Amino acid sequence: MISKKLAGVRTRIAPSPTGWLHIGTARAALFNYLFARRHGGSFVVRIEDTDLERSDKKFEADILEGLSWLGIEWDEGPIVDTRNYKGDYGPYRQTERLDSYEHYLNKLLEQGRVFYCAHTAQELEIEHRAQMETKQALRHICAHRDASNTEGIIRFKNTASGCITFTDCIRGAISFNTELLGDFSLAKNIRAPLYNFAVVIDDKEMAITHVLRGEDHIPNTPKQILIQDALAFERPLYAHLPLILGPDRSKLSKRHGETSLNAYRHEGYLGQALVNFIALLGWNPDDEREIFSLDELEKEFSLEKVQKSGAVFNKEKLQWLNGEYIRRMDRETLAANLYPFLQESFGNIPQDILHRVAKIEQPRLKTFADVQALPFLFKDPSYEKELLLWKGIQEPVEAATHLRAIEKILCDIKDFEKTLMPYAEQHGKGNVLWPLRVALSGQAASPGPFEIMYVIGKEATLRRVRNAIALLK
RNA sequence: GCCGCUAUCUUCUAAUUGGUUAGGAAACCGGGCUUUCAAUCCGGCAAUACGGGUUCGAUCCCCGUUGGCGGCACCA
Repeated sequence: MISKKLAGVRTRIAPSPTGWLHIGTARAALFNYLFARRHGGSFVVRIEDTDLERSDKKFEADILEGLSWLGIEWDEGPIVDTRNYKGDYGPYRQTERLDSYEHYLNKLLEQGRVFYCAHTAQELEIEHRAQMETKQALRHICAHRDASNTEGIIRFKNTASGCITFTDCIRGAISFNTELLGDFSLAKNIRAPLYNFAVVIDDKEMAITHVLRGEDHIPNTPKQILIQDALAFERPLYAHLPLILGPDRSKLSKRHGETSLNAYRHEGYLGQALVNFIALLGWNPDDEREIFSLDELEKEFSLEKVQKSGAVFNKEKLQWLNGEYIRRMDRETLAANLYPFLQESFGNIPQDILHRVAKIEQPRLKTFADVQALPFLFKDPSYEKELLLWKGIQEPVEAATHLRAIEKILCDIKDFEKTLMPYAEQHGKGNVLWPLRVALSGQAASPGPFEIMYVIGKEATLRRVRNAIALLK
């Protein structure tokens, strides 16, 4: 089942398929992947689908596709026949590992380290409220911990006292008073593990050496350590990553807008640009470079340069970065990426037109979807007559005169700029070129007239110029 | 409420083991180039949360305060 074994570092990403791949999960995956690669180790994906109610295969597919799109590949897992993601392996799934959890749960039961708690939700609620009122830590120290119930949920018999300290690779020593944890839950039943328990078993059996995860997991760590100690498991190294925040500095969530990674793909962002951007959210190189390929990141990533505090997701900077990537693309690739967006808005377009659009728009685009805002490249525009007048104060007669001159001298597109410019310089470039550009685009801001003509051709140009002349009458 | 993490421009961040005019990037503003919008080039704005220490000297080390965030499920 495990097909490739590499020595040394082993990391993992453990998403639960209860929602679309979140930006934060993607970044945690990236950091785990980079760390493993940097040290010649392995990176695995484990789908934490123990919550049967909320888990959904469509979310699992979205997560795997999203990781592949970013170029993040995992090094091992079950071999699969059909798959909708790159790579040779499927992910591990917790629902396929229930025997393991049962095994260790039984072991703990025999040792008397865990017990069945028969308290009802209502009883727990009352206890909770009483603790609130008396300003106590919220925890459940179960009266059933020494009873021999065989019903109810399985809890850890937390008899530890004093502090547990672990060394976080990013933050240093972190201590917790174990008594404040209470008898925390491990499983709904012998074959239905809960998060904290399943994680410990899986990380052990998958031989995970470094757990890099969001800092929202810091409070889970002492519980997991307690379980590890009870089972005599070796403790992995922990590194808690800073959270990605929304503009209000709270954990990035739906109410801040789009948090799903694949939404960015559909908005016309490049996987490489996203990787570059999220890598820089909480990590930085030694120097002032901003542009990094995945390969470069693999060589340079280090936990020492990871930030301690959260980072606001800054969409403007992502757009800038995406624009930089677009500017560096070869024309062929850009055209291929543009096509689906153009097709969606304007239907099928010929290859030569596609390439011309790519050529003129390359310096301007921030995302591929930006081409959808250029309808005049595909159909004659309509606009207010006044827009044709240079600076709004040009006489309609003058604009019309220049457009008629243009109509007369209009020739092959490739010679047209050379032919027209002497005339434009003679009469004032704005006086001539502004009405022309508006006649072609119908917009106050657009690519230049020669660029538009390069795409729409001589015939459409002539037609639009004549339309403008008619409008000015 | 309890526990924990955290603190440099609006945002992402840099500043060898304490000595810098506190640097870069995005955004924003101004200018060059330009028919417009971009792209590009040049310039500008803008920060060490507060209070104590330690020190000849603290962004940096220590303590406290305040703020921000996270966790406290039969979710993960």
